[in-house]
Amino acid sequence: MNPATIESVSQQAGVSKTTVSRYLNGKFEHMSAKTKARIKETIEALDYQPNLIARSLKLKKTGLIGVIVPDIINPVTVNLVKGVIDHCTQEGYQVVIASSDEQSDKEKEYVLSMLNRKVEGLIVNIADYNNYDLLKTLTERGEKIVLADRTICDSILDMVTTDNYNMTRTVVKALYEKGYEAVGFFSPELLKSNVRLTRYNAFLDESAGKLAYLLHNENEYKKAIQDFLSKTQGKKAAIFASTPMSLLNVVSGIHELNLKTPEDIGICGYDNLPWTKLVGGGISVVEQPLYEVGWESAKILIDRIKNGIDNPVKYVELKSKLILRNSTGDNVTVNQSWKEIIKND
Amino acid sequence: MNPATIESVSQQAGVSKTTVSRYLNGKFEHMSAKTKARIKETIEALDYQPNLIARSLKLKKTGLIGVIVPDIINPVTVNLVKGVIDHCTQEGYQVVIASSDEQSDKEKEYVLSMLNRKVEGLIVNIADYNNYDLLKTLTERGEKIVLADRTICDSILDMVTTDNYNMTRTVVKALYEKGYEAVGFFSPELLKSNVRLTRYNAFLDESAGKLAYLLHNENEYKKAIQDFLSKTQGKKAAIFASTPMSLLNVVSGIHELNLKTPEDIGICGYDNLPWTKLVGGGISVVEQPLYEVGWESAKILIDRIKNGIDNPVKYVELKSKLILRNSTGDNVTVNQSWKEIIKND
DNA sequence: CTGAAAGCGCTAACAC
DNA sequence: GTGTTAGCGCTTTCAG
Repeated sequence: MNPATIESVSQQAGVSKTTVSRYLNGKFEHMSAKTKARIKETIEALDYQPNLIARSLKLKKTGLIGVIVPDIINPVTVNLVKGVIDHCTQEGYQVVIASSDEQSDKEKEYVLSMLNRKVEGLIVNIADYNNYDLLKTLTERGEKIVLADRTICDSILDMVTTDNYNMTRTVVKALYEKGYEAVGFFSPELLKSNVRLTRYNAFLDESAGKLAYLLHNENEYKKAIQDFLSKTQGKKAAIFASTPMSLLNVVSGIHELNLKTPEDIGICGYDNLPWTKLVGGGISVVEQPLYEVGWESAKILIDRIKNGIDNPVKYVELKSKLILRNSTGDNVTVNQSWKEIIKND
Repeated sequence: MNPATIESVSQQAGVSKTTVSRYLNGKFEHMSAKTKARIKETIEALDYQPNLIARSLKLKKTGLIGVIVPDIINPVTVNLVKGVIDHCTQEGYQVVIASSDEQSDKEKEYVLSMLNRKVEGLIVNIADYNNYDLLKTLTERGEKIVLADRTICDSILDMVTTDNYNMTRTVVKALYEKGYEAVGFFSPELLKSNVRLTRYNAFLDESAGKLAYLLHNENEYKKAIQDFLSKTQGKKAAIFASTPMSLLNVVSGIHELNLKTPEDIGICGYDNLPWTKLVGGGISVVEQPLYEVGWESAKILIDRIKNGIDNPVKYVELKSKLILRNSTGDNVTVNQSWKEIIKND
């Protein structure tokens, strides 16, 4: 048996499709109590469920929002996605998701196919800059797009990210103030992302006139650490890892070189992944409010969907937390190694 | 300017909608090269993109698959979701996602609204048993639903999970064989999930006649561990943690009680989260192929969508790996603490 | 080789 | 209060 339609309901109830449609949309103002009751009964009897596709076609509104991220497994990304899903759901939107695997051609494909599917807006954590022109053009054409976390230098697209520049300066400053005489900035390929670049610039600005090194050989992290240590021989040194992967590499490297933290070297980095609390008595980290970035992106997007295109373009930076732990000497005894000092910038 | 439609393309190209539609669907058999070229040009000139909503309405096919999980942040779940997304994308489906937050009323709501949106199938990691009747009824009515990871005793729904029973027996057996004289099974609320129950039954079956305890006070994990140790005084003891949260609690508890592993107590548990490799010289764990569970669920679902409803119901168990590390004494020296022994069951 | 026309299930003027 | 009708953008029979 085919599912009930508004047509079958109207026939069964002995009214017109219009009336049923009015009932469905809660327009009871001019409806007799009797008709209302009849329709209610019939709907229940037939177990009628309105077809949202037909509705979408007519209304030119799908209630769908698209999310595209490079890597949903990434603990950073998944929090962002959760924030998006939660806000969208709360506002009555459903979420279509795709994973670009850091490939901009896939990203492009998904942007386009989601738009064909008539998502009402798009939240994208961009893989790189390759689709900048596309996203810009689409926005100019009236599509609603918000960039979450990873940004582009631009004043056309709405963007939500965190205080990467200020927080990195805060951290680097804190390291020097703690008595570290040399700081190494450990990062993968700087040019691939605005976030990395921003953090690097903050590092440069804050370490001006101090002993500072860029370590960017992500693949040979052990060697990079050794190089850094031989250059800073005798000085108290710390490494700032600009991404979670870098941080993991640094921590692994330290471990494999049989070095101890904070005695032999200080460590701090992005982000506050669960393991950073557990390893080596605790690694000091920056915690980004990624869930909130997702939530806020969705909020801005939905606002734009509802209140149109002419609102000013938004650029939002959410504040991160600096969590100081053992790896920067912020715990005195082993027993306290699970304690942490949280600084809100 | 409104987006181009098949109508505007047909007019501009001087052909009928039918012909354009044929072009779009690759039905070139009886089409003159000239017409084909004209249409191609016009489509490009107008930057025409077919409206998938209209297409879906006509075809009664949306190319959409729904996924509902209790908690997408959970590293276990997110791998499953990624597997689903990857397979669906590969097969040309798009994925709608929702998070039930372990609440069956939300779960029900999303199941229903996704079906109204005409997803062609549903993959659900169920929150609990409350929606069993609903899912069963829907399946009987012809909806395509696959249960991923968490199962229900049933022979109507397709299900994909891992070898929980066999693997738990393997682990418990291994613990006794390693010389542990008492094994504690640490789990949250057993009745909430079939997975937990299955693992518990395996534990009971394997530990028959041995010293075995159930520790289920998840909230007071320190106390639970102390109780266990006082009961097993003098015996070599190990704890098997049946979920990642339990495992974290056990590891935290051990740490807070200033106990050392494997000297004071052995530890093993689900799942292979990144931190288990890093803490305490490595925690022995079971690694479930969750990505593959998601992938396989999607495969079974899409197969059922394409090849109909009459295929036999599938129940698939994928094999887990046992990864032995320091916490069960499987590393001899500190320097090897990053090494691991992998056993495929 | 191509087109006219009907219809997917719904909504919303516009009647009455 | 309620119904008639047109139409959202597409596919597809059937006719030519």
